[in-house]
Amino acid sequence: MNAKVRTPSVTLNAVAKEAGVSLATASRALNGSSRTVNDEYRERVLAAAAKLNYTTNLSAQAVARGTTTSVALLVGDIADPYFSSIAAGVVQGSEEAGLIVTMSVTQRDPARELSLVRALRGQRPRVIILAGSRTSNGPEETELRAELEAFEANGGRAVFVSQHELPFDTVRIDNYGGARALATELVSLGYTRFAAITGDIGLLTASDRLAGFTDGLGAHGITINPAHIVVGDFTRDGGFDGAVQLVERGLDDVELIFAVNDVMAIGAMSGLRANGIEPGSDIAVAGFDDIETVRDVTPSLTTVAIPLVEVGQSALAVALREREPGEERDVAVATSVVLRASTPGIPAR
Amino acid sequence: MNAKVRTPSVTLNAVAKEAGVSLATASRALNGSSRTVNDEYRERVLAAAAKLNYTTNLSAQAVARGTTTSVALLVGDIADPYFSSIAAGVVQGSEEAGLIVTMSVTQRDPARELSLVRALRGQRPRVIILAGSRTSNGPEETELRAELEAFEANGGRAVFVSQHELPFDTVRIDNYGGARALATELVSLGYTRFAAITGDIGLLTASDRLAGFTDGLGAHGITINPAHIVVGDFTRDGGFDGAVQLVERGLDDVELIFAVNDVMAIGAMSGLRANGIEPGSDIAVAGFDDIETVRDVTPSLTTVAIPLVEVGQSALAVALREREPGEERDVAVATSVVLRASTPGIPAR
DNA sequence: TTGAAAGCGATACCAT
DNA sequence: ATGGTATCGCTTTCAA
Repeated sequence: MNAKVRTPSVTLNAVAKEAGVSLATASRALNGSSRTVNDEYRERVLAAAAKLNYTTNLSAQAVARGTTTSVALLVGDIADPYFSSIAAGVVQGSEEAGLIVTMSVTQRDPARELSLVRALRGQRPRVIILAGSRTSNGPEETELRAELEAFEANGGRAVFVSQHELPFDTVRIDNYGGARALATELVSLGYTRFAAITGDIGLLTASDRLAGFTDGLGAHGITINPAHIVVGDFTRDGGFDGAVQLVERGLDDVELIFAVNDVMAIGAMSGLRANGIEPGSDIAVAGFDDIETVRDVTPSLTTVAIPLVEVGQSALAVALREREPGEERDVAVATSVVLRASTPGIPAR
Repeated sequence: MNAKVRTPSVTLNAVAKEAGVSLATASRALNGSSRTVNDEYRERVLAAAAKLNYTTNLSAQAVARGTTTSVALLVGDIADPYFSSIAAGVVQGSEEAGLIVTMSVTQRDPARELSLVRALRGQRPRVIILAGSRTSNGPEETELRAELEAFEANGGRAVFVSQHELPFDTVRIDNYGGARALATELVSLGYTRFAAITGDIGLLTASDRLAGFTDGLGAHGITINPAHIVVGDFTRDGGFDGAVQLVERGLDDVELIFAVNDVMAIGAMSGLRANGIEPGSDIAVAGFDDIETVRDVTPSLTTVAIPLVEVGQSALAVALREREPGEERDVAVATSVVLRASTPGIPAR
């Protein structure tokens, strides 16, 4: 009751004493692997542990064993449904494997990502999963690589989500191919004049998607007027602002706006509405990711679906799987185009 | 390069040796508080640490210091924007305080929550934040309380978000008052006939909100026909199904549907549409939480705003603040009604 | 099988 | 200010 009475935690030693056995036996009964403990003793230990409400000190266990049970996850922004879905997958898989997940937020800043990885190494996690969208060729890239190589040399496992330029395990999301397929589908719906809202082009995710989209159009002889490509934050507001910017520049004869992710696309729809333009009827809109809410906005959003929870699960699974010599350590997750009301199509003339 | 060469991690000992100083000095230079180290030695140690790419083993540090730097966060479902926003606040505050946050998912299951708390105690975190909506009077309640009391007796801090029946620090969200205020506002807009979609009534959050809403109506002499109150999962699909169920039961003269959270309300809007009923014009809809997407659905959703990120920050802040004897350890966060297009109002007759 | 004792990697007290 | 060393809580040889 009195907060000042700070009982020290119950230790294994106390349990052993209570059970009248040695420290070693108590350890074996509680956490040891091989069942080399006499049933009677084992029960006495278990009873003592329960009585004292003992819980193993994981830090001490980690020091003694030389290995932890934690997984470090880095995301760009946990409040973003893209990342939170991936996180859900990682957490789910981890709990099944008896692992604890720690989470950090990079804010999509490569410098921050680097310093987090450095700090995280102190945790000696079994796995570090980097889901924060990374930029390519940043000045931090070399250092990050060195940091992760040191981490792996000490027995850790690093795995990237979506990124594929560094030599580590990766769960590859086919951003390029998905966007390209989307472009193809849209062309077959009759669209010929496009605009795009992209994120910081240093972000691989953004640039890959934009490249896939433009290449897909290019295959049909269609190009996007550079004035119709705007850059914004990788957020809802970035999409909103992007749409406003496009409107200001003049949408002319643009029939469809592609935003490199759903969150931006949804923001863009609101940005259009704010300017008296009705998405779906006045102009079509498409996104990427297939986050849950795209079904519930009006019009429902055409997009490229990524099984995000599965991505998180796969990332963990790859990391936990023994690495066979020469085994392919790239897991590709399939994307698929989902057409919805936001791209009704252009009637054939 | 060869993955089989598993270099053991660099230890403080190695750094001390490299720098030609004692273990103690190296420790003081790297992690000690009082600056009692000669500048020259200090620099030598720092240089050695950098050269060897040393990172403090946090587990070992925790054992030696008898205290960790971690915060354990329990959420109901990380992919739900309500929780992910709170998590964002907790992570942000933690990083500022140099703490690491570990995350677990209760799936809104009290039994799971209890077993997680038990397991989490092994981590010896400084703080356990329970944001997973809890049910009241569950059979696990007593055990949870005992577990948390033991945790606090050992120097830890437990803090609840939203829940207020157990004797621990809490960040209280005024669910009752917010819902009541919403009801009042809606009545003043002219609405008189209501329906509601609620979650499992064992969930305090759901029952408090529903109670506040009905009491708010009651103050104006309005009651909800019990047949117009349906129960569903605390999810988008739960809202969708709830709306469908209401439609099947017959919406009669109902003018407005209140869903106990935004995610459900958004699902409900889609459920109505699926039945040819247009939310906003045919029937009004209101939710609770003010998650980001409610601005972008059509019609934009009337709701009760909760500063979710701030809730997360506050939870951590309360936990970290010294506990004055007799100090009030309840932080209340204000809610506010936000009227939007989904409740256009009933024209006065 | 069981127990004694030597680590694991760091901290902090106690002399010097 | 610096270094030697006991200690933190647990695991794991090594004998018995």
